[in-house]
Amino acid sequence: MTDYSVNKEVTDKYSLRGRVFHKLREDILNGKYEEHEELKEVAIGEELGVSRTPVREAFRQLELEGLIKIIPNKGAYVTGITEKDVKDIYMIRSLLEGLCAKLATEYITKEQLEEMEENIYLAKFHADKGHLDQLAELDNRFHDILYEACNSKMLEHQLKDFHQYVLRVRKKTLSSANRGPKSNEEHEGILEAIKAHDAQLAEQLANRHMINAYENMVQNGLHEIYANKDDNSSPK
Amino acid sequence: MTDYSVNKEVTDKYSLRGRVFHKLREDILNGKYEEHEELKEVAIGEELGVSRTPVREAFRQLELEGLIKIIPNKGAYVTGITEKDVKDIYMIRSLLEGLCAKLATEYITKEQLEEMEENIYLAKFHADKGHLDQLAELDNRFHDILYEACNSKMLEHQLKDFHQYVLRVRKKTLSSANRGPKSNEEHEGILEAIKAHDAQLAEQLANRHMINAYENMVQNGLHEIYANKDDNSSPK
DNA sequence: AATCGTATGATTGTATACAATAATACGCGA
DNA sequence: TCGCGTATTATTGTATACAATCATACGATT
Repeated sequence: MTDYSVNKEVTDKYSLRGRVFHKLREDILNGKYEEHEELKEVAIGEELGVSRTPVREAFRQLELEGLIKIIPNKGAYVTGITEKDVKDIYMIRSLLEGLCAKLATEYITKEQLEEMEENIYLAKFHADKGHLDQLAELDNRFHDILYEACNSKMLEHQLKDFHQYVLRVRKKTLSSANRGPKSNEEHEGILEAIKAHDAQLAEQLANRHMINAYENMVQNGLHEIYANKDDNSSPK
Repeated sequence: MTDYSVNKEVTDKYSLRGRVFHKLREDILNGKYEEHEELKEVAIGEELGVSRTPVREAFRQLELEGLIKIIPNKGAYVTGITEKDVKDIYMIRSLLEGLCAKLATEYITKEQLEEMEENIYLAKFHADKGHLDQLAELDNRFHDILYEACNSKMLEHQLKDFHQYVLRVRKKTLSSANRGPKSNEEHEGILEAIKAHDAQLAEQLANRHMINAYENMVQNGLHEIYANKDDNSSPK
Protein backbone atom coordinates (compact mmCIF):
# COMPACT_ATOMS: atom_id res chain seq x y z
CA MET A 1 0.00 0.00 0.00
CA THR A 2 1.12 3.44 -0.75
CA ASP A 3 2.26 5.38 2.24
CA TYR A 4 0.88 8.88 2.16
CA SER A 5 1.93 9.67 5.66
CA VAL A 6 3.33 13.13 6.12
CA ASN A 7 7.02 12.71 6.32
CA LYS A 8 9.88 15.01 5.59
CA GLU A 9 12.40 12.22 5.70
CA VAL A 10 11.38 11.36 2.22
CA THR A 11 14.60 12.35 0.57
CA ASP A 12 15.68 9.02 -0.72
CA LYS A 13 19.28 8.04 -0.40
CA TYR A 14 19.62 6.43 -3.78
CA SER A 15 18.90 9.12 -6.28
CA LEU A 16 21.82 11.40 -7.00
CA ARG A 17 19.96 14.30 -5.50
CA GLY A 18 19.31 12.30 -2.36
CA ARG A 19 22.93 11.28 -2.10
CA VAL A 20 24.12 14.83 -2.55
CA PHE A 21 21.63 16.00 0.03
CA HIS A 22 22.66 13.48 2.64
CA LYS A 23 26.34 13.92 1.95
CA LEU A 24 26.19 17.68 2.24
CA ARG A 25 24.09 17.53 5.36
CA GLU A 26 26.54 15.18 7.00
CA ASP A 27 29.47 17.30 5.94
CA ILE A 28 27.89 20.44 7.27
CA LEU A 29 26.96 18.79 10.55
CA ASN A 30 30.41 17.32 10.88
CA GLY A 31 32.02 20.65 10.36
CA LYS A 32 33.70 19.96 7.06
CA TYR A 33 32.60 23.37 5.89
CA GLU A 34 33.16 26.54 7.78
CA GLU A 35 30.25 28.63 8.78
CA HIS A 36 29.28 31.11 6.13
CA GLU A 37 31.40 29.25 3.65
CA GLU A 38 30.07 29.44 0.14
CA LEU A 39 29.03 26.23 -1.55
CA LYS A 40 29.46 26.36 -5.30
CA GLU A 41 27.34 24.18 -7.47
CA VAL A 42 30.03 23.11 -9.90
CA ALA A 43 32.61 22.45 -7.20
CA ILE A 44 30.24 20.25 -5.22
CA GLY A 45 29.10 18.58 -8.40
CA GLU A 46 32.62 17.74 -9.48
CA GLU A 47 33.57 16.51 -6.06
CA LEU A 48 30.67 14.10 -6.04
CA GLY A 49 30.82 13.32 -9.72
CA VAL A 50 27.40 14.64 -10.64
CA SER A 51 26.06 17.53 -12.64
CA ARG A 52 24.68 20.76 -11.26
CA THR A 53 21.04 19.69 -11.43
CA PRO A 54 20.94 17.28 -8.49
CA VAL A 55 23.22 19.60 -6.57
CA ARG A 56 20.84 22.49 -7.03
CA GLU A 57 17.88 20.43 -5.92
CA ALA A 58 19.76 19.29 -2.86
CA PHE A 59 20.58 22.91 -2.12
CA ARG A 60 16.91 23.81 -2.13
CA GLN A 61 16.27 21.14 0.42
CA LEU A 62 19.18 22.04 2.61
CA GLU A 63 17.95 25.58 2.61
CA LEU A 64 14.60 24.57 4.01
CA GLU A 65 16.34 22.40 6.57
CA GLY A 66 18.02 25.58 7.64
CA LEU A 67 21.53 24.32 7.01
CA ILE A 68 22.36 26.71 4.21
CA LYS A 69 21.08 30.03 3.09
CA ILE A 70 20.63 30.74 -0.59
CA ILE A 71 20.90 34.30 -1.78
CA PRO A 72 19.33 34.55 -5.23
CA ASN A 73 21.78 34.96 -8.06
CA LYS A 74 24.56 35.00 -5.58
CA GLY A 75 25.28 31.80 -3.79
CA ALA A 76 24.64 29.25 -1.07
CA TYR A 77 26.18 29.74 2.33
CA VAL A 78 26.51 27.39 5.27
CA THR A 79 24.58 28.54 8.27
CA GLY A 80 25.67 25.96 10.81
CA ILE A 81 24.50 25.48 14.37
CA THR A 82 25.22 28.01 17.05
CA GLU A 83 25.42 27.29 20.76
CA LYS A 84 22.16 29.10 21.04
CA ASP A 85 20.60 26.72 18.53
CA VAL A 86 21.69 23.72 20.53
CA LYS A 87 20.30 25.22 23.67
CA ASP A 88 17.01 25.96 21.96
CA ILE A 89 16.78 22.51 20.50
CA TYR A 90 17.17 20.92 23.89
CA MET A 91 14.61 23.28 25.32
CA ILE A 92 12.15 22.23 22.65
CA ARG A 93 13.11 18.58 22.86
CA SER A 94 12.59 18.63 26.56
CA LEU A 95 8.95 19.50 26.06
CA LEU A 96 8.38 17.19 23.15
CA GLU A 97 10.13 14.17 24.62
CA GLY A 98 7.98 14.69 27.66
CA LEU A 99 4.86 14.69 25.54
CA CYS A 100 6.15 11.66 23.71
CA ALA A 101 6.73 9.70 26.90
CA LYS A 102 3.33 10.71 28.19
CA LEU A 103 1.66 9.41 25.06
CA ALA A 104 3.75 6.28 25.12
CA THR A 105 2.27 5.27 28.44
CA GLU A 106 -0.94 4.78 26.56
CA TYR A 107 0.15 3.50 23.20
CA ILE A 108 3.35 1.55 23.62
CA THR A 109 3.22 -2.04 22.45
CA LYS A 110 4.48 -5.09 24.22
CA GLU A 111 7.20 -5.52 21.64
CA GLN A 112 8.42 -1.99 22.16
CA LEU A 113 8.45 -2.44 25.90
CA GLU A 114 10.49 -5.57 25.55
CA GLU A 115 12.99 -3.93 23.25
CA MET A 116 13.37 -1.08 25.69
CA GLU A 117 14.09 -3.45 28.52
CA GLU A 118 16.62 -5.29 26.45
CA ASN A 119 18.14 -1.98 25.44
CA ILE A 120 18.63 -0.90 29.02
CA TYR A 121 19.98 -4.26 30.03
CA LEU A 122 22.50 -4.21 27.24
CA ALA A 123 23.47 -0.66 28.02
CA LYS A 124 24.35 -1.64 31.55
CA PHE A 125 26.65 -4.29 30.21
CA HIS A 126 28.39 -1.99 27.79
CA ALA A 127 28.65 0.73 30.39
CA ASP A 128 30.51 -1.63 32.70
CA LYS A 129 32.82 -2.63 29.90
CA GLY A 130 33.37 0.95 28.84
CA HIS A 131 32.06 0.39 25.33
CA LEU A 132 31.20 3.98 24.61
CA ASP A 133 30.27 3.53 20.97
CA GLN A 134 27.76 0.82 21.67
CA LEU A 135 26.41 2.91 24.50
CA ALA A 136 25.78 5.83 22.17
CA GLU A 137 24.14 3.51 19.68
CA LEU A 138 21.84 2.08 22.32
CA ASP A 139 20.97 5.53 23.53
CA ASN A 140 19.96 6.48 20.00
CA ARG A 141 17.86 3.39 19.70
CA PHE A 142 16.13 3.91 23.01
CA HIS A 143 14.89 7.28 21.92
CA ASP A 144 13.85 5.98 18.54
CA ILE A 145 11.71 3.34 20.17
CA LEU A 146 10.17 5.95 22.39
CA TYR A 147 9.38 8.11 19.38
CA GLU A 148 7.73 5.23 17.61
CA ALA A 149 5.74 4.36 20.68
CA CYS A 150 3.88 7.65 20.95
CA ASN A 151 1.51 6.80 18.12
CA SER A 152 2.02 10.15 16.44
CA LYS A 153 3.78 10.35 13.12
CA MET A 154 3.99 14.10 13.50
CA LEU A 155 5.67 14.05 16.86
CA GLU A 156 7.84 11.12 15.93
CA HIS A 157 9.07 12.95 12.90
CA GLN A 158 9.81 16.16 14.75
CA LEU A 159 11.76 14.39 17.42
CA LYS A 160 13.75 12.35 14.95
CA ASP A 161 14.64 15.54 13.15
CA PHE A 162 15.97 17.17 16.28
CA HIS A 163 17.63 14.01 17.40
CA GLN A 164 19.46 13.82 14.11
CA TYR A 165 20.35 17.44 14.32
CA VAL A 166 22.30 17.23 17.52
CA LEU A 167 23.76 13.83 16.89
CA ARG A 168 27.27 15.06 16.76
CA VAL A 169 26.91 16.86 20.07
CA ARG A 170 25.24 13.94 21.71
CA LYS A 171 27.95 11.58 20.59
CA LYS A 172 30.55 13.75 22.17
CA THR A 173 28.50 14.09 25.32
CA LEU A 174 27.79 10.44 25.89
CA SER A 175 31.44 9.76 25.36
CA SER A 176 32.14 11.73 28.46
CA ALA A 177 32.13 8.41 30.27
CA ASN A 178 30.06 9.28 33.29
CA ARG A 179 27.04 10.57 31.41
CA GLY A 180 26.45 7.25 29.68
CA PRO A 181 25.51 5.25 32.79
CA LYS A 182 23.60 8.18 34.23
CA SER A 183 21.64 8.51 31.04
CA ASN A 184 20.83 4.83 31.09
CA GLU A 185 19.52 5.08 34.61
CA GLU A 186 17.22 7.83 33.49
CA HIS A 187 16.02 5.68 30.63
CA GLU A 188 15.19 3.01 33.14
CA GLY A 189 13.16 5.47 35.16
CA ILE A 190 11.22 6.52 32.10
CA LEU A 191 10.57 2.93 31.16
CA GLU A 192 9.30 2.10 34.64
CA ALA A 193 6.93 5.05 34.54
CA ILE A 194 5.63 3.96 31.17
CA LYS A 195 5.15 0.41 32.39
CA ALA A 196 3.24 1.74 35.37
CA HIS A 197 1.12 3.84 33.00
CA ASP A 198 2.05 6.87 35.03
CA ALA A 199 1.76 9.47 32.30
CA GLN A 200 2.64 12.42 34.43
CA LEU A 201 5.75 10.86 35.86
CA ALA A 202 6.90 9.63 32.47
CA GLU A 203 6.52 13.11 31.06
CA GLN A 204 8.39 14.64 33.93
CA LEU A 205 11.26 12.19 33.76
CA ALA A 206 11.67 12.48 30.01
CA ASN A 207 11.59 16.21 30.45
CA ARG A 208 14.29 16.11 33.04
CA HIS A 209 16.30 13.65 31.01
CA MET A 210 16.77 16.23 28.28
CA ILE A 211 17.63 19.00 30.67
CA ASN A 212 20.23 16.81 32.31
CA ALA A 213 21.70 15.89 28.96
CA TYR A 214 22.00 19.52 28.05
CA GLU A 215 23.49 20.58 31.34
CA ASN A 216 26.04 17.82 31.17
CA MET A 217 26.91 18.95 27.69
CA VAL A 218 27.48 22.50 28.82
CA GLN A 219 29.69 21.35 31.64
CA ASN A 220 31.77 19.29 29.28
CA GLY A 221 32.47 22.30 27.18
CA LEU A 222 29.94 22.74 24.47
CA HIS A 223 31.82 25.83 23.46
CA GLU A 224 34.75 23.76 22.28
CA ILE A 225 32.61 22.11 19.70
CA TYR A 226 30.56 25.09 18.71
CA ALA A 227 32.90 27.97 19.16
CA ASN A 228 30.64 30.57 17.75
CA LYS A 229 30.69 34.28 17.95
CA ASP A 230 27.64 35.60 16.27
CA ASP A 231 24.99 33.63 18.03
CA ASN A 232 22.07 35.65 19.18
CA SER A 233 21.95 34.45 22.73
CA SER A 234 22.79 37.74 24.35
CA PRO A 235 19.73 39.39 25.82
CA LYS A 236 19.05 43.00 25.17
CA MET B 1 -4.76 39.78 -2.91
CA THR B 2 -4.04 37.20 -0.33
CA ASP B 3 -0.40 37.11 0.61
CA TYR B 4 0.82 34.24 2.67
CA SER B 5 4.42 35.36 2.72
CA VAL B 6 4.43 35.07 6.46
CA ASN B 7 7.81 33.49 6.47
CA LYS B 8 10.41 31.96 4.24
CA GLU B 9 12.56 34.91 3.65
CA VAL B 10 14.55 32.28 1.90
CA THR B 11 12.26 31.61 -1.02
CA ASP B 12 12.39 34.64 -3.19
CA LYS B 13 9.30 35.52 -5.10
CA TYR B 14 10.93 36.84 -8.19
CA SER B 15 12.81 33.93 -9.60
CA LEU B 16 10.73 31.54 -11.63
CA ARG B 17 11.27 28.85 -9.05
CA GLY B 18 10.10 31.17 -6.33
CA ARG B 19 7.00 32.08 -8.25
CA VAL B 20 6.18 28.46 -8.97
CA PHE B 21 6.73 27.62 -5.32
CA HIS B 22 4.44 30.32 -4.03
CA LYS B 23 1.80 29.66 -6.63
CA LEU B 24 1.68 25.96 -5.94
CA ARG B 25 1.66 26.46 -2.21
CA GLU B 26 -1.24 28.82 -2.42
CA ASP B 27 -3.11 26.52 -4.73
CA ILE B 28 -2.60 23.56 -2.45
CA LEU B 29 -3.61 25.48 0.64
CA ASN B 30 -6.65 26.85 -1.11
CA GLY B 31 -7.72 23.41 -2.10
CA LYS B 32 -7.26 23.74 -5.84
CA TYR B 33 -5.78 20.29 -5.85
CA GLU B 34 -7.35 17.26 -4.31
CA GLU B 35 -5.60 15.32 -1.64
CA HIS B 36 -3.30 12.71 -3.07
CA GLU B 37 -3.63 14.32 -6.48
CA GLU B 38 -0.57 13.88 -8.63
CA LEU B 39 1.30 16.97 -9.75
CA LYS B 40 3.07 16.47 -13.05
CA GLU B 41 6.10 18.52 -13.86
CA VAL B 42 5.29 19.27 -17.47
CA ALA B 43 1.66 20.08 -16.79
CA ILE B 44 2.53 22.55 -14.05
CA GLY B 45 5.30 23.95 -16.16
CA GLU B 46 3.04 24.56 -19.13
CA GLU B 47 0.36 26.07 -16.98
CA LEU B 48 2.80 28.58 -15.56
CA GLY B 49 4.78 29.00 -18.74
CA VAL B 50 8.08 27.72 -17.43
CA SER B 51 10.24 24.70 -18.01
CA ARG B 52 10.52 21.69 -15.77
CA THR B 53 13.63 22.85 -13.96
CA PRO B 54 12.11 25.55 -11.75
CA VAL B 55 9.08 23.34 -11.24
CA ARG B 56 11.23 20.52 -9.98
CA GLU B 57 13.08 22.78 -7.60
CA ALA B 58 9.82 24.16 -6.29
CA PHE B 59 8.65 20.57 -5.78
CA ARG B 60 11.68 19.84 -3.62
CA GLN B 61 10.82 22.76 -1.44
CA LEU B 62 7.16 21.94 -1.22
CA GLU B 63 8.12 18.48 -0.16
CA LEU B 64 10.10 19.75 2.78
CA GLU B 65 7.24 22.04 3.66
CA GLY B 66 5.22 18.90 3.90
CA LEU B 67 2.72 19.97 1.29
CA ILE B 68 3.56 17.31 -1.23
CA LYS B 69 5.20 13.94 -1.10
CA ILE B 70 7.63 12.94 -3.79
CA ILE B 71 7.98 9.28 -4.53
CA PRO B 72 11.22 8.72 -6.44
CA ASN B 73 10.78 7.94 -10.11
CA LYS B 74 7.06 8.03 -9.63
CA GLY B 75 5.56 11.37 -8.94
CA ALA B 76 4.62 14.20 -6.63
CA TYR B 77 1.42 13.92 -4.66
CA VAL B 78 -0.45 16.45 -2.60
CA THR B 79 -0.20 15.39 1.00
CA GLY B 80 -3.29 14.75 2.92
CA ILE B 81 -3.56 15.92 6.46
CA THR B 82 -5.47 13.50 8.56
CA GLU B 83 -7.61 14.43 11.51
CA LYS B 84 -5.05 12.74 13.66
CA ASP B 85 -2.31 14.91 12.18
CA VAL B 86 -4.22 18.07 12.95
CA LYS B 87 -4.84 16.91 16.48
CA ASP B 88 -1.17 16.08 16.96
CA ILE B 89 -0.05 19.37 15.52
CA TYR B 90 -2.21 21.31 17.90
CA MET B 91 -0.98 19.21 20.77
CA ILE B 92 2.60 20.03 19.84
CA ARG B 93 1.84 23.64 19.04
CA SER B 94 0.17 24.04 22.38
CA LEU B 95 3.42 23.23 24.11
CA LEU B 96 5.62 25.22 21.78
CA GLU B 97 3.46 28.32 21.63
CA GLY B 98 3.50 28.22 25.39
CA LEU B 99 7.27 28.09 25.41
CA CYS B 100 7.36 30.83 22.82
CA ALA B 101 5.14 33.13 24.88
CA LYS B 102 7.19 32.41 27.96
CA LEU B 103 10.38 33.39 26.21
CA ALA B 104 8.74 36.42 24.68
CA THR B 105 8.12 37.89 28.13
CA GLU B 106 11.86 38.26 28.33
CA TYR B 107 12.89 39.10 24.82
CA ILE B 108 10.10 40.96 23.13
CA THR B 109 11.02 44.39 21.79
CA LYS B 110 9.08 47.59 22.14
CA GLU B 111 8.31 47.58 18.44
CA GLN B 112 6.88 44.10 18.61
CA LEU B 113 4.76 45.00 21.59
CA GLU B 114 3.40 47.97 19.75
CA GLU B 115 2.59 45.97 16.68
CA MET B 116 0.78 43.43 18.81
CA GLU B 117 -1.33 46.11 20.40
CA GLU B 118 -2.15 47.58 17.05
CA ASN B 119 -2.97 44.13 15.78
CA ILE B 120 -5.42 43.46 18.56
CA TYR B 121 -6.98 46.88 18.20
CA LEU B 122 -7.46 46.39 14.50
CA ALA B 123 -8.84 42.92 15.01
CA LYS B 124 -11.55 44.31 17.28
CA PHE B 125 -12.56 46.67 14.56
CA HIS B 126 -12.74 44.03 11.88
CA ALA B 127 -14.52 41.65 14.21
CA ASP B 128 -17.25 44.21 14.74
CA LYS B 129 -17.53 44.77 11.04
CA GLY B 130 -17.53 41.09 10.31
CA HIS B 131 -14.46 41.24 8.08
CA LEU B 132 -13.48 37.63 8.42
CA ASP B 133 -10.66 37.67 5.91
CA GLN B 134 -8.87 40.52 7.59
CA LEU B 135 -9.44 38.86 10.91
CA ALA B 136 -7.73 35.72 9.73
CA GLU B 137 -4.87 37.74 8.33
CA LEU B 138 -4.41 39.57 11.61
CA ASP B 139 -4.52 36.35 13.52
CA ASN B 140 -1.73 35.02 11.35
CA ARG B 141 0.28 38.11 11.91
CA PHE B 142 -0.20 38.07 15.67
CA HIS B 143 1.31 34.65 15.91
CA ASP B 144 4.13 35.58 13.60
CA ILE B 145 5.08 38.48 15.81
CA LEU B 146 5.00 36.20 18.81
CA TYR B 147 7.26 33.73 17.04
CA GLU B 148 9.72 36.43 16.18
CA ALA B 149 9.67 37.75 19.72
CA CYS B 150 10.93 34.60 21.39
CA ASN B 151 14.51 35.18 20.31
CA SER B 152 14.90 31.65 19.06
CA LYS B 153 15.33 31.04 15.37
CA MET B 154 14.81 27.35 15.98
CA LEU B 155 11.52 27.71 17.79
CA GLU B 156 10.38 30.40 15.41
CA HIS B 157 11.06 28.16 12.46
CA GLN B 158 9.25 25.21 13.97
CA LEU B 159 6.20 27.20 14.85
CA LYS B 160 6.01 28.86 11.48
CA ASP B 161 6.17 25.46 9.90
CA PHE B 162 3.27 24.16 11.90
CA HIS B 163 1.36 27.35 11.51
CA GLN B 164 1.73 27.10 7.79
CA TYR B 165 0.69 23.53 7.88
CA VAL B 166 -2.69 24.03 9.37
CA LEU B 167 -3.44 27.20 7.50
CA ARG B 168 -6.21 25.56 5.57
CA VAL B 169 -7.93 24.42 8.70
CA ARG B 170 -7.40 27.64 10.55
CA LYS B 171 -8.86 29.70 7.76
CA LYS B 172 -12.00 27.65 7.88
CA THR B 173 -12.13 27.77 11.63
CA LEU B 174 -11.67 31.48 12.10
CA SER B 175 -14.36 31.97 9.54
CA SER B 176 -16.75 30.36 11.94
CA ALA B 177 -17.61 33.87 13.02
CA ASN B 178 -17.64 33.45 16.75
CA ARG B 179 -14.16 32.07 17.12
CA GLY B 180 -12.53 35.17 15.66
CA PRO B 181 -13.46 37.57 18.46
CA LYS B 182 -12.84 34.92 21.09
CA SER B 183 -9.43 34.26 19.67
CA ASN B 184 -8.63 37.94 19.71
CA GLU B 185 -9.56 38.19 23.36
CA GLU B 186 -7.15 35.41 24.10
CA HIS B 187 -4.46 37.24 22.16
CA GLU B 188 -5.08 40.21 24.35
CA GLY B 189 -4.65 38.12 27.45
CA ILE B 190 -1.37 36.75 26.19
CA LEU B 191 -0.15 40.22 25.35
CA GLU B 192 -1.05 41.50 28.80
CA ALA B 193 0.84 38.65 30.42
CA ILE B 194 3.87 39.39 28.29
CA LYS B 195 3.72 43.06 29.10
CA ALA B 196 3.55 42.17 32.79
CA HIS B 197 6.57 39.88 32.31
CA ASP B 198 4.54 37.08 33.81
CA ALA B 199 6.22 34.18 32.06
CA GLN B 200 4.19 31.47 33.67
CA LEU B 201 0.86 33.10 32.88
CA ALA B 202 1.88 33.87 29.30
CA GLU B 203 2.85 30.25 28.80
CA GLN B 204 -0.36 29.02 30.30
CA LEU B 205 -2.55 31.33 28.22
CA ALA B 206 -0.78 30.57 24.96
CA ASN B 207 -1.10 26.94 25.82
CA ARG B 208 -4.79 27.25 26.41
CA HIS B 209 -5.21 29.38 23.31
CA MET B 210 -4.15 26.48 21.15
CA ILE B 211 -6.32 23.99 22.95
CA ASN B 212 -9.32 26.26 22.57
CA ALA B 213 -8.62 26.74 18.90
CA TYR B 214 -8.49 23.01 18.43
CA GLU B 215 -11.62 22.29 20.40
CA ASN B 216 -13.52 24.91 18.50
CA MET B 217 -12.34 23.34 15.30
CA VAL B 218 -13.55 19.93 16.36
CA GLN B 219 -16.94 21.33 17.28
CA ASN B 220 -17.26 23.01 13.94
CA GLY B 221 -16.77 19.74 12.21
CA LEU B 222 -13.17 19.13 11.41
CA HIS B 223 -14.23 15.85 9.92
CA GLU B 224 -16.02 17.60 7.09
CA ILE B 225 -12.81 19.16 5.95
CA TYR B 226 -10.56 16.24 6.54
CA ALA B 227 -12.74 13.28 6.04
CA ASN B 228 -9.91 10.87 5.98
CA LYS B 229 -9.86 7.17 6.52
CA ASP B 230 -6.28 6.09 6.36
CA ASP B 231 -5.04 8.15 9.23
CA ASN B 232 -2.42 6.43 11.23
CA SER B 233 -4.10 6.30 14.57
CA SER B 234 -3.69 2.68 15.24
CA PRO B 235 -5.40 1.24 18.26
CA LYS B 236 -3.05 -0.01 20.85
C1' DA C 1 44.91 59.66 -6.62
C1' DA C 2 39.99 58.95 -6.69
C1' DT C 3 35.86 57.80 -9.06
C1' DC C 4 33.17 56.13 -12.35
C1' DG C 5 32.06 53.20 -16.28
C1' DT C 6 32.85 49.32 -18.87
C1' DA C 7 34.73 44.92 -20.09
C1' DT C 8 35.47 40.43 -18.55
C1' DG C 9 34.97 36.37 -16.00
C1' DA C 10 32.60 33.65 -12.68
C1' DT C 11 28.32 31.91 -10.94
C1' DT C 12 23.62 31.12 -10.73
C1' DG C 13 18.95 30.75 -13.35
C1' DT C 14 16.46 28.47 -16.91
C1' DA C 15 15.52 25.56 -20.89
C1' DT C 16 16.17 21.53 -23.30
C1' DA C 17 18.05 17.05 -24.63
C1' DC C 18 18.80 12.54 -23.35
C1' DA C 19 18.74 8.44 -19.99
C1' DA C 20 16.42 5.62 -16.65
C1' DT C 21 12.46 4.05 -14.60
C1' DA C 22 7.66 2.95 -14.01
C1' DA C 23 2.89 2.32 -15.94
C1' DT C 24 0.17 0.55 -19.51
C1' DA C 25 -1.31 -2.09 -23.42
C1' DC C 26 -1.00 -5.80 -26.17
C1' DG C 27 -0.37 -10.36 -27.85
C1' DC C 28 0.96 -14.99 -27.25
C1' DG C 29 0.47 -19.52 -25.30
C1' DA C 30 -1.71 -22.54 -22.14
C1' DT D 1 -10.22 -16.69 -20.29
C1' DC D 2 -6.21 -16.21 -17.67
C1' DG D 3 -1.42 -15.50 -16.91
C1' DC D 4 2.72 -13.79 -18.31
C1' DG D 5 6.21 -11.58 -20.90
C1' DT D 6 7.28 -7.85 -23.93
C1' DA D 7 6.68 -3.58 -26.41
C1' DT D 8 5.28 0.97 -25.94
C1' DT D 9 4.42 5.16 -23.78
C1' DA D 10 4.53 8.42 -20.15
C1' DT D 11 7.05 10.46 -16.52
C1' DT D 12 10.78 11.42 -13.74
C1' DG D 13 16.11 11.71 -13.23
C1' DT D 14 20.26 13.72 -14.91
C1' DA D 15 23.39 16.25 -17.92
C1' DT D 16 24.38 20.01 -20.63
C1' DA D 17 23.74 24.30 -23.21
C1' DC D 18 22.57 28.90 -23.04
C1' DA D 19 20.85 33.30 -20.66
C1' DA D 20 20.91 36.46 -16.85
C1' DT D 21 23.10 38.30 -13.05
C1' DC D 22 26.80 39.49 -10.07
C1' DA D 23 31.83 40.36 -8.86
C1' DT D 24 36.11 41.99 -10.22
C1' DA D 25 39.70 44.36 -12.72
C1' DC D 26 41.16 47.85 -15.30
C1' DG D 27 41.49 52.04 -17.59
C1' DA D 28 39.68 56.66 -18.78
C1' DT D 29 38.44 60.98 -16.96
C1' DT D 30 38.57 64.37 -13.58
